[in-house]
Amino acid sequence: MPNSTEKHAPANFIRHMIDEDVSQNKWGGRFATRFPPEPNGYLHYGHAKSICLNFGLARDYGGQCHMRFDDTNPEKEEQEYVDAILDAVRWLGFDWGEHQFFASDYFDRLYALAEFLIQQGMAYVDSQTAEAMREHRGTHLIPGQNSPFRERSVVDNLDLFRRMKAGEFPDGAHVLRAKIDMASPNFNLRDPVLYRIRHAEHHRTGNLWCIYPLYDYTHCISDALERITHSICTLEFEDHRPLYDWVLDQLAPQLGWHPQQIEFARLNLTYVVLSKRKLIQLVESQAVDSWDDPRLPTLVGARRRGFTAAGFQLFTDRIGVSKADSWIDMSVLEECMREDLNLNAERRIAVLNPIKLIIDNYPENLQEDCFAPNHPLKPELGKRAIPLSKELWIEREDYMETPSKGFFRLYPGNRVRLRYAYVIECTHADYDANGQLLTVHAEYLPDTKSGTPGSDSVKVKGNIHWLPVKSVEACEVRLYDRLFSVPHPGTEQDFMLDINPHSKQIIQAWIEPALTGAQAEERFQFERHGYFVADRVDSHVGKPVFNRTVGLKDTWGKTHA
RNA sequence: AGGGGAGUCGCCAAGUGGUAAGGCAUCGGAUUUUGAUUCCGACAUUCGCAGGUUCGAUCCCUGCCUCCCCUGCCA
Repeated sequence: MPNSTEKHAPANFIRHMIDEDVSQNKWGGRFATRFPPEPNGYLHYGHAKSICLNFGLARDYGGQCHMRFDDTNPEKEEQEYVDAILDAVRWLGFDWGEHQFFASDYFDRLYALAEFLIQQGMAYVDSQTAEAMREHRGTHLIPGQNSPFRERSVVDNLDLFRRMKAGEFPDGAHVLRAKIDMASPNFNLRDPVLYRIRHAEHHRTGNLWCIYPLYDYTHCISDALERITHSICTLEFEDHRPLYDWVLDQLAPQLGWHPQQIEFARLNLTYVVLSKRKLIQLVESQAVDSWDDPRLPTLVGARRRGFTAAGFQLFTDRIGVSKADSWIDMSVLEECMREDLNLNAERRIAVLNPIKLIIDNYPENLQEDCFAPNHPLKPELGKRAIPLSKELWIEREDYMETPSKGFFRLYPGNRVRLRYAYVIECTHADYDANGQLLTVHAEYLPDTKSGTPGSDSVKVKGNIHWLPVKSVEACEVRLYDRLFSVPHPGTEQDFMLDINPHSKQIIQAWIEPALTGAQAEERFQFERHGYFVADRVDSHVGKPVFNRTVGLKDTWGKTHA
């Protein structure tokens, strides 16, 4: 739940419009938005922007955001998607209370209003084929032509429309059209179709209906019925607004409510694709494992990836809302997740690419507890003991036989601190016959144990993590990276060819025992690596599987990769 | 071509007739037992271009350029 310390979202043109409305008491103190997905697919990062916007405004203006499904196309929509969408919105932290609606709940009223339009001479039944309608629609240069059925009598129209509803005609035989202006420069006003015949089973109304209303007719009326004040949608609906207003103007006596449609620029993110068509292609071609693949920019994918609701909220506030087409770099989203995770994820140790380190001057059977804080920013979260002994696992990357310029970790003759333990000095390394690194050797400095007086009398630049060979657990870790290797997939070649071949790497890692009890979806920072989450599908207490959410910022690695 | 939109720092984004907020990124520097975090400092004589109005224009006017959306019985 939001609290007063939360940073208020920055000013934007929508908030200015609302402020103006409020100052003029345009809506009589009411404030209502809605999030209106079609239940025909999974929500993605772009929807998160819309969700945070609509629910965020409702929260800040003391109103309500309705959860509404735009389910007017029976052939594409399924209950499975309804459930997944609800789940995703809830996961993002929003609560719509009792305000859950379906456009299909309004089919009766929509139908009655359509009859009213017919009676007013504002709608007619057209019996042209789809092809004929297309031909008569005209082009940018040529105005459309009236349908030969445009002047049917009200009586005939009503009769036909009722018989359409009664199921007397096959799909496509007739449609109901608004009578507006076939010569309008705005195609949406060239007598748009309001209803079509579809003998298809609807996920909620079953076979009750065989005629279904279209978006332009349904959406504005749904908004009015729910007394929405601000109907916020994306830019491509901007030239639908005259139609939105036309329908509500015709129906003003019946509805008595006319929401304001406001359009904003949809999210464009680098290194991913957000179009439904492309996401489907990625899943169906098995380029990714499933709709909740952590690499996919779906919200279910984000959740498995370990992204957080707070991170999305931060992201939404950070990128703002405007009408300018813009591209947000993926690093902005990643940084928002780091920001949240840095504050909230406990620290643990994992060695992802192990090499053995032997401390030659450390007693064979000695074992000393070293204490690692669970969160450096929150000492109240306590510490845990990690037993130090002679043989340890360290990261392969922390050793270099011949160090490159600036490298200050392990190499013969150099000293580093074993995090939370002693300073050691590297002596040499063993290699096998093929020149493969086998073991790194070092000697420890007995007076330098962390936490003991004078322990930092020996200054070192490097600080590496480690795990005792004697007490580690093996664990599957999935290293996820960006799905595409170029910022704008599909510009140079087919977007499928831009897929990053290294976007998923499965490794066996050593983890500290404290990690084996991780609960599904529990998040940690693996020190010096990044943020990881126990996979909510494959992870089990006692046998966790971790997904890398995002790496730590790495200013050295970035320039020395 | 007709209609609808948009162009302010590398990326977002406020602002508005009175002389360019903020965030992110970047670059310095400090702290640091995560090459992380944190902290401090630097960072648009300029608001797509060209004219005009004005004492004064990113904001008003005119013309131009560039980009996005629109001819589903999808949403």
